[in-house]
Amino acid sequence: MSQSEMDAKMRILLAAKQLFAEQGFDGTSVRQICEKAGANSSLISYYFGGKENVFFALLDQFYPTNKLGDPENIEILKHPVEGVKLFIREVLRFKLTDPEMHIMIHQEIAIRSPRIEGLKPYLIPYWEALKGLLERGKKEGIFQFDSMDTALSFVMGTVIFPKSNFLETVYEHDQTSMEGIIEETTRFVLRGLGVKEV
Amino acid sequence: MSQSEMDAKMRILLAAKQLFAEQGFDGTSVRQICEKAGANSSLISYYFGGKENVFFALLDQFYPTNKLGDPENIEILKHPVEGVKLFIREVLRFKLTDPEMHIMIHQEIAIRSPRIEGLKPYLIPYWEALKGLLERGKKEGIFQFDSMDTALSFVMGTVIFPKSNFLETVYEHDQTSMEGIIEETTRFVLRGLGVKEV
DNA sequence: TAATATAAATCAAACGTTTGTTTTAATCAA
DNA sequence: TTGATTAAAACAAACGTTTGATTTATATTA
Repeated sequence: MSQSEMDAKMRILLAAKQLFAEQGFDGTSVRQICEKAGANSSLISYYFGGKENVFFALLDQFYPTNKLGDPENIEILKHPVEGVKLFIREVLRFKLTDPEMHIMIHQEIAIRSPRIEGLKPYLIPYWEALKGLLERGKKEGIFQFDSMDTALSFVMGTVIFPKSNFLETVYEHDQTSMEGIIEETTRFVLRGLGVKEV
Repeated sequence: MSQSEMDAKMRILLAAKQLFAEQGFDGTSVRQICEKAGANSSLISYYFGGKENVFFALLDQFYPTNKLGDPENIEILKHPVEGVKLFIREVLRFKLTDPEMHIMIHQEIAIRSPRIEGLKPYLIPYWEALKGLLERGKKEGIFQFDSMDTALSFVMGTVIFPKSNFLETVYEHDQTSMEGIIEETTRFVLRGLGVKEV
């Protein structure tokens, strides 16, 4: 199914996803989206009820279901090391399989956009899960850190910091497989938290 | 010296810094800036030659001089561990003493703004320095990692990920001193890179 | 099946508002 | 009075959105 065969609604969503990631929400105009989608600019209001709702429609469509909340993972989340491993895997899988969505969300957080309120229900479960794991791990003596604040920032920063185009000036990206990145990042984080023999 | 006594030029700069950090460059209008600065909206063109140049004037005014390039630090940068310590200290000091500037710059990177080109001269020296330190440390067997890509993202993500308002929903920030944050972050990073006895 | 009726999708054009910028007018100190 | 500074008004361009007409697709009826 080529893009021209898709219905306009989906074409708009895909175009918006790409442009939001490339230029930010505020930096992207309705007309730009619709030009790329090959659709009339009125269709954004027609289908979604406005530009802002395109953003939330993207969340609906493309944000992954929170595996960390799955009943089958309840046990894993009781073990700090295994839990953190799962956490990193899930976040990185999302970031690497749909980088546009990840970048778009990262932007919204960065610019402290008014859309963050609508974003919270999607994100907070992950933060809560991570916070719980760090607390437990610290209490059990598995993780070593003083400030929960700094520890959370450490793990989150490591995991969600996106590959920036800006870096291409500094060096060429190497081609590491998804599994490789997940493994190495996990090692960084667990070591950083003071876990030996990682 | 109260804000009303300052000349309009500086009042505009301070207002812009605050608003850019709170709402992003695209999310902030010239009129908003001037209202907060208590100045007429034409002054932005008059003094700076346009909104975009206000951004670069902020860099001129408030971006710290790169201590890593100081002659007195040349020796330190030859020692990976000490170099990384200095790097983290310098970046965190900037982030914690002028969070508005840090957030503003982080935003520009996040939204891949057209202003990044003008930002590069300020940022790339830091990236280059870090990359050099990681390369050296790996070669000397002090740091353990496979992918330079992932390692750079790891350190940068840890260091520049800003305290997000968004987090306040999840937990209360703890009050850690600047020195405490620097120490703990350094420990996270060096451990993560495989340095023992940190 | 063919003609008709209904609904959905798409369109060009225009809406009122806000954007960044420029021009004009007034004010003020020297 | 002169020259610098500030305020006010006006500018074209771009913004997100709405409109009303038209096309396309689906369903209904004869």
